[in-house]
Order: sequence, then C-alpha cells, then structure tokens
Amino acid sequence: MNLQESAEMYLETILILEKKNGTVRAIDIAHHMQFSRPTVSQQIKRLAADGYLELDANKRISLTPKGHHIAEETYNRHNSLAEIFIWMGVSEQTAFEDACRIEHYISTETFNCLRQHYENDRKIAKPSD
Amino acid sequence: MNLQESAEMYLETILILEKKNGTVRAIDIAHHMQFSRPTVSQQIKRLAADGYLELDANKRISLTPKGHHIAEETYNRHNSLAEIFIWMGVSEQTAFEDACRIEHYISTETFNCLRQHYENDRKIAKPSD
DNA sequence: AATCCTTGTTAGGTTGGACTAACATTTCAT
DNA sequence: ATGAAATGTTAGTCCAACCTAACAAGGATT
Repeated sequence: MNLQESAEMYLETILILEKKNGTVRAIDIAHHMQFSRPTVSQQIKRLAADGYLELDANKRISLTPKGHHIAEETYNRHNSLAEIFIWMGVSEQTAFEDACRIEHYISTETFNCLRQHYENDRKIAKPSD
Repeated sequence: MNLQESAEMYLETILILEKKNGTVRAIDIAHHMQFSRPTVSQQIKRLAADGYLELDANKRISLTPKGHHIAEETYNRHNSLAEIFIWMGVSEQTAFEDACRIEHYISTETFNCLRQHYENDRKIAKPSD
C-alpha cells in the first residue's frame, strides 16, 4: 500500500468530513485543507482513478473500502500519537501538529511499540508522579 | 531556520562523512545517499549559496558554523530517537529508519518531552521488567 | 428567462528535488 | 608526459503537488 503523505491527508480529511457532515464535496476538502479548488479537483480525480474513492452523480465523494481503511488507519494513528505526546507533557496544539506529520512516516512496528509502552506505563504512574 | 528534510539530510550526511573520513567530497555524499553526482553537485551549490557549507580550492566540502549546527542537531535527534525506539522494543533497523524520517518532522517541544520521558522512565525500570 | 453565486474543471505555470547524457577537469599510473 | 579513470558540472527532462486564470455547469431569485 504505502501511500504518499499527500494522499493519506486527503483520505483522512474525507473521513473527518464524512463524520462531521455526512456528505463530502470537493469544496469542503479545499476549505478544510486550505488548498485551491483546482488542486483538490485534480487530487480527487487521481484518488478516484486509484480506487480510493468514488463520486456519485452529484459529485458527492465517498471512500471505497480500500480508501476507508487507509483513512481510518491514518486517523487513528494521528489521534493515538497526539494522545501519547500530550500524556508526555506536550501542549495540545503541538501534539496534534506533530502527530499529523509523523503519522505518515512512522512504521507500524514503531507505532505499536510506542503505544504499547504508553499503555504499560500509564498503568504504573502518571509522568508527573 | 526550518530547513527542508532534503537539506537536513545533506548536512547530516556531510557531518557523518567528516567524522568518518576527515574530508568530504561530493562523490562521497553521492555514494552515501545513493544519489547521482549531478544531483549532489547541484544541491551542494545551493547549500553553499545559502551559507551552510563551503568548498575549498580542491572542492573539499566543509560545514559552516550555521551548517554544522543544523547537522549536529539532526544527527543527535536521529540517534536519540533511534535509541528511544530501540529501548521501547523496536528492532534496530526499523528504529534507525523511522528515526531518520521522523527527525525532520518532530518539533523541539515533542522531542524534548519524548527524551525527558525516556530518561525519567529508564531510571525506574527497563520495559522488560 | 436572464442573471448571479457556488462549485467543479481545464489549461498552463511554478517549485523542489530527483534523473540521464554529455562535456570538462582533475588525478593517477605507466 | 600522456592516456585512462575518477570526479565535477551543465543542460535538459520528469514528476508530484501546489498555484492562478478562465471557463463551464447548476440552482435559486427575481
């Protein structure tokens, strides 16, 4: 699989907008990601061609199972990483921003170890103790 | 400052080669990074123009203080992150590979919290305990 | 029905960072 | 000292991912 950061960001954004609005248009993605309409339009076309999403007759965007899977994975990773960083004392904003970049570069192995470590550790003590 | 990943990688590589060989040529960088000679030649020119390194009469490359500072920072971050990941149970290879990508995207704040956490935690117990 | 606003698309440009082919220069071995 | 090998540079290409300008299509209002 191993998509580029860019594609993962689009898919994650679509998932978020789906949860929030029920339905997703290109313009919503453009607003959310702060990209121009043409840029989003092109990327949507590419992601559709690659089977990550589909457009209905009204240009509503929906994730295919393949796209949904990646979106969920990215979304979960993002939130988990942020949670861990916050727990370690990072400010909320920085934690989310860093998580958003790192989520695309961390391997499953390292991510799992990090989460495992966090869960074990949390049982014993808060870092402030 | 906030250099691109690419530039940081060049500077870190130069530092490593400096430590290893004493002196650094473009070809050594090309071999180490697996890039073509022209690619390295161009990037060296750019980094020199931006004041990160200098070339002597024999085209030997040396980091300016500005370049050295970034190289050291990147290098340390790389090694620290790898160390932390390994400590959490990640395999050596994955730890270094992930660290190499993440080092360019993690903020100072998050990096510090991570390292702080690691150091505190290590005093108490190894993760295997 | 004509118009306007929103949304999407097309065409073409820019930038960063890689590439190959070809040329230039330096170094080294004989 | 000369010819070959190694190294560096120039010129031009490619690709991903962004951009703006301009056009196209649809719907709601008057």
